[in-house]
This record gives sequence, C-alpha cells and structure tokens, in this order.
Amino acid sequence: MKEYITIKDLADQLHLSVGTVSKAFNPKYKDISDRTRQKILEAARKMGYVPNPFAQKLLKKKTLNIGIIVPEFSHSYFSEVIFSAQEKLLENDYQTLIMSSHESSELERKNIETLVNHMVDGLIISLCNGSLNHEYINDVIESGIPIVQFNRVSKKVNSPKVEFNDYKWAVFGTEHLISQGCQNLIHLALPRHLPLGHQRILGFKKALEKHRIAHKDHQVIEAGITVQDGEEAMSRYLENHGCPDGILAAGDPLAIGAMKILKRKGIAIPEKVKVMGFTESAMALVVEPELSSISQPTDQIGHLISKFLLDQIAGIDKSNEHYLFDGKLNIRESTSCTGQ
Amino acid sequence: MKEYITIKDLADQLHLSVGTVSKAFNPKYKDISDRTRQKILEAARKMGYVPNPFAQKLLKKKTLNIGIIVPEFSHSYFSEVIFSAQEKLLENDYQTLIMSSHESSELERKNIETLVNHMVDGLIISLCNGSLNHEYINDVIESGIPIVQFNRVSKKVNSPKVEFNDYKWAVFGTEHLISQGCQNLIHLALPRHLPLGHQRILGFKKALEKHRIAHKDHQVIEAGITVQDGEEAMSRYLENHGCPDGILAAGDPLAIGAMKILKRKGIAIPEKVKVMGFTESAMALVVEPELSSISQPTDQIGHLISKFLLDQIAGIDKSNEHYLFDGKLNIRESTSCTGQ
DNA sequence: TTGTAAGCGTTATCAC
DNA sequence: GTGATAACGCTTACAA
Repeated sequence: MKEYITIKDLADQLHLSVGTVSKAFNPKYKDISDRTRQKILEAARKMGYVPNPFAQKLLKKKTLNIGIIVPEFSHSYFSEVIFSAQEKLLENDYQTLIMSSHESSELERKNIETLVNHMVDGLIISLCNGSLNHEYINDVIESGIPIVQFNRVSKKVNSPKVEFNDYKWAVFGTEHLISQGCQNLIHLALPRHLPLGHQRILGFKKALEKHRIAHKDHQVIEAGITVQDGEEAMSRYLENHGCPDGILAAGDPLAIGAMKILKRKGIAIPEKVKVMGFTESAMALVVEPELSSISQPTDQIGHLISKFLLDQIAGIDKSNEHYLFDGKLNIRESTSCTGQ
Repeated sequence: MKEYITIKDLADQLHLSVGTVSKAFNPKYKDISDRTRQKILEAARKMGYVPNPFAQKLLKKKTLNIGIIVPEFSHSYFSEVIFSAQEKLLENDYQTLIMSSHESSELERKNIETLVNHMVDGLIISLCNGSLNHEYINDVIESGIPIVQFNRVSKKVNSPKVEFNDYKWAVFGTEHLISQGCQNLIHLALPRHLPLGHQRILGFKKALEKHRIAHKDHQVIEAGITVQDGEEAMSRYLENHGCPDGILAAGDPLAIGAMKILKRKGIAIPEKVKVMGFTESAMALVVEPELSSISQPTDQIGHLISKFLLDQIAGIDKSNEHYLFDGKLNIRESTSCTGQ
C-alpha cells in the first residue's frame, strides 16, 4: 500500500497549522501571506503532495464521479463518444466510470444500481435494445441524480437528450440513392422499439413521398443491428420480393450484411443495387466496394452530453433540451457508378 | 444533489448508537444480539441505506479502485479485454477507471498521473507505441502501487506480464502459409520497438528456417499499425521487389491495408498471394476475401490480468510471472485456394 | 496573518 | 450486548 503525504505532514514539516496549509491550495483564501503560500506550495511540490480525493469527496458531499453506460463499446461510435466525453469531464475534475450493458436490460439495471450507490454525481446513458428501465431511471432522477441520455433515448425518461437528426439524414441518404437513379428502394431498419430507428424509417418514407415514388410496407424491413441480422433480412427479402435497386441500411453492420448476401448471389454493387450505411464505422472503408455512409460528429456529441450533465449538476435545468446533431454524407463506391 | 441515508439516521431511528449499527453490517462482530442485528438490517433495507464508500475508503486506506490504461479502445481487442477484466474486478468490489493514451506517450503519462493521484490501488496497462514512461512506471511501482502489464509490455518494467505467445503463433501462421504452397513470403511487421512485434518477426523467420526457405532482410517490413500503414508498406514493397506469394501481417489492419493495394493492382487473393492477419478483429469477416487470422482469448486475458493485480495488491508477489496465452488459427478464404 | 476545532460517514477500540 | 470515542484527511468558520 502506497503511503501518501498528507496536509498534516506538510504542516509539521513547515511548523504551520493544517488550516493554513489547506488554505494555501485554494486561491479564494486571500488572508494568507504570499510568502507562506509560496513556501507551502514549494514544499508540497517537493514532497509530492496530492490531496486525498476521498477526504474531499466525503466532506464536499460530491463524488466528482460521472457514470457512463453504453449498450456496447466494441463499436467505434461509442468508444469515440466516451473518449471525448471523458476528456471534457476530466477538465472539470470529474472522473468517469464506464460500464457496458451488453444490450441486456438486466445488466443495464445492475450497472445503474452500482453507479447510483454513492458512486456518481450524474449519469450519461445510451439505453440498450429493449431496455425496461424507464421507470427506474426516472426514480433515479427523482432521487437527485441528474441523467443525460444520448443516441438511444427514451421519451419516457425526463432528461436532456442528445441525438443525431436521424430523420433528416435518413431523408438525405435516401435522396442520394434516388439521385443516383434508384426507384425500387428498401430500408433495413433497426428493431422497432428504438426511437432512433423509427426516425430513420420516417425519413426513408418521407424521401420516397417527396419524390413521388410509390412504396409498400414490405419495403421497410425490421432487420436488427448486427452484420448477421443484415444477412438474414437481405436473404429473406430477395426470396420474397426480388432485388431492389437501392438499399438504405440503418447501420453499417446491416449494410455490410446485406452486401455479403448480394455479392454471394452475384448481384453487382453499385451497378444493379446501391447500398448506403448509417453511423459510419471503420468498416465502411474495409468492405468492397467501399460503403457510402453517414458519419456522426462523435467528438461534439461527447462534449455536449458532458456539458448538459455538468449544467444539470450545477443546477442549471436542461431537462427539456433535445439537441439534434447533423452529420456528413460520405459518398463512396457502393452508391456511385461513376466512382467505379 | 442526492441525499443519502447515513448510519446516524439509522441509529437515531432505532434508538441505537452508530457503533452498534455499524457492527450489524459486518458479520465478524459476534458481540451483538441476533435480534438487534435483524432489526438493523431490516430498517436499512427499508430506508435504502447504502454505506458511503468514500468514508470507507478514507478510513481503510484502500480505494478499491483499479486503473486500466490502453493505447486505444476503438479496436475490439481492447474493449473485450477491458470488459472481461472489469467483470472480474467488480466481483471483488473494485471499481475500474478506464483511460486511453491514444498512442501518445505524453497522454499515457498524464493518465498514469491522474490515476495515481486518485489513489488507485493498482494499475493495468498496455503501453502505447513509443512509450517513454518505463522509468516513471517503475517509480510508481516502487512507491507502492502494483502494476500488471499486458499485450504491449516492456521488459524494463518490473511487473507481472501477460502476453500472447506471439512467437509460437507467428510460426504457426507462417507454417500455414507454407503448407498452402507459399515460398516467397513477407512479413508486415509492427513498429520495431514493440516487443510483441519483435516476437512475431522472430517467429516468421523461424518458420522459414525450419522449412529451409531462404529469405532476405527486405522480406520483413516494419510497416506500422494501421490500415494505411499496411497500404503504404505494400505499395512500396511491390514497387521494389515485386509480388510475394504469401503475407503474414502482424495485425488485421495491416493485412487489410495490404489487401486493398493488391486488389487495386488486380493481384488475386488467394490465388496469386495468400494473406494472413493477426489478433483477429471483426474486420476479418468483413473484407473480401474473408481474412484468415489468429484470434486471442480476450476473456481469459482479462481475467488473468485482474487476478495477477488482485494478488499483487494482496501481497502475493507475481512480479516474475510472465504468462503467454495461446490462440486459434482461423482459416478463411484469404489463405485457402480450395476455400474459394 | 495564522491557528483551532468541528464535522463529513465510517470503523474499531475500549468502557460499561 | 451496547455505547462512547478517536481516527482517516480535508475544509472552513471563527478565534487569536
């Protein structure tokens, strides 16, 4: 066990009282001579003094910890947002406790409980697929722990929300496909209970209507999340309805799954069918042909969720905030014949 | 700010002293009647009492915090190891503080300082590329904070080490290529100062020697880490030395970069050249042809590093441990003509 | 300008 | 069996 220098050690060394030494570290105390302050700071540096954060946390009744819960962090979207949030929080002297629910509502609940038990002053959360914890989370907020939701949010939870403008960018993505000549489009959608998936569906339909392209219900397929989900949905669709000429996937993994099946069947991308991803990941540049996708400003998202949470903690109410970020359409080979 | 129930609240409520209440929660105190203990536990449950961990940490001089520093966590290898380590540590009542050095020696140093100042009881670390912190880390250990190294370790740091058996599996990987008929092999290596990269180089050479395949120095190329590094190295090699018939890349990204260039030049994989990755990532299944690679048991790695650290904290010396994990050779299309 | 002392929520050592 | 009290390291109002 490491032995740390305490304020008392410093005080003894310098023949001062602990009170005086403590004040030296806090600029708000002007009632201390510059000379003693310098002497104390100097000695502290030399002896390697660091204040005991637990004593501070105990006294101040603030944990200076923030919990972040995400459904998974193998996907780079979440690791990027986490890194950026952590950076911002650290600047404000907050430590970050990161947990993953692994898309399990139960584990999500356990994680929240762990963090709420005195560990954190606030919580940043992206709900897992099929989360049943709305009420519990509202209780947590009620009890005095502010929460910020991002990415996968629930309207039932009364907190600031940070999302991507899924509707708008689903329109843009679809319109890009249309502009490339697609007329028989499908949308590989996320599980229906994810609101962000719903917005993408609405955006897809809106674009079709705007361009007066008739469409039927079966053109929106509730596929899932993973590469495998994409494969299965694509296979099923091909069997039942033949080949579309444009696909808007609600996520890169879905798009990649679909591409696997198409390539296996010898259907040329982008000549016969154009494919568009969503929430760009590193994989977009690895598949062949390279996948057009919509990138999200993970850096800005991380900073904003931190800011909202810090505001809430400071008593500035942001619970009605609902910020929608814009992204970028990255056109690559999978949607542009000319790009070939 | 959330208001928590304290031991004092419980004591007042039950007309008992704080001392008695405290003892009720710790089974080692037998000098308390079963009836009062039950009464206390009951009341605690009802009122939602949870002990304040900061008061405990302060008193016990144990923080029950562990720091984990990795060079990046967008790569799934690290997120998997972290998740598994966190799971094991949580079982033992330890919280995890996760930080990323983003392959920067400076940020790595700052992260270590942050964690040390937050008085973590121990540190798990995978060094960044080009880390200059050996001495500082040894000082940290010297000061009484145990450290466990994994994946990217340095011999100069005196701590338990957990690695993959890079040498052995580089031999296996290379032999697989040879068994598929390759005779003109190259190795796309990691930066030279990474010991794990060095082991893979030695393994590659060993396999060639064992099978009496002549080779020259230029067949081992210090490429880097990223997809782009792989592209550049491959381009350069093709220009200067023509096309090899087998490539062992020291990482999936390098392999994928090389494949991009080969495909662009119209060189058929696996017919003309076979490509093998290392430390399998999700990308292996996304590229085309699917990439043969060597997978690592991230779960077991996470558990073992946690165990080593907990042992060190408990005073059981493991500083001379150097565990080498074995992996699995996953053969896919990129190395098997028949698989086509 | 500096020192004193109470208190944050626990645990553990003694009395009673 | 239970209660009082000191201690962990720090901050802060108040006294000197």
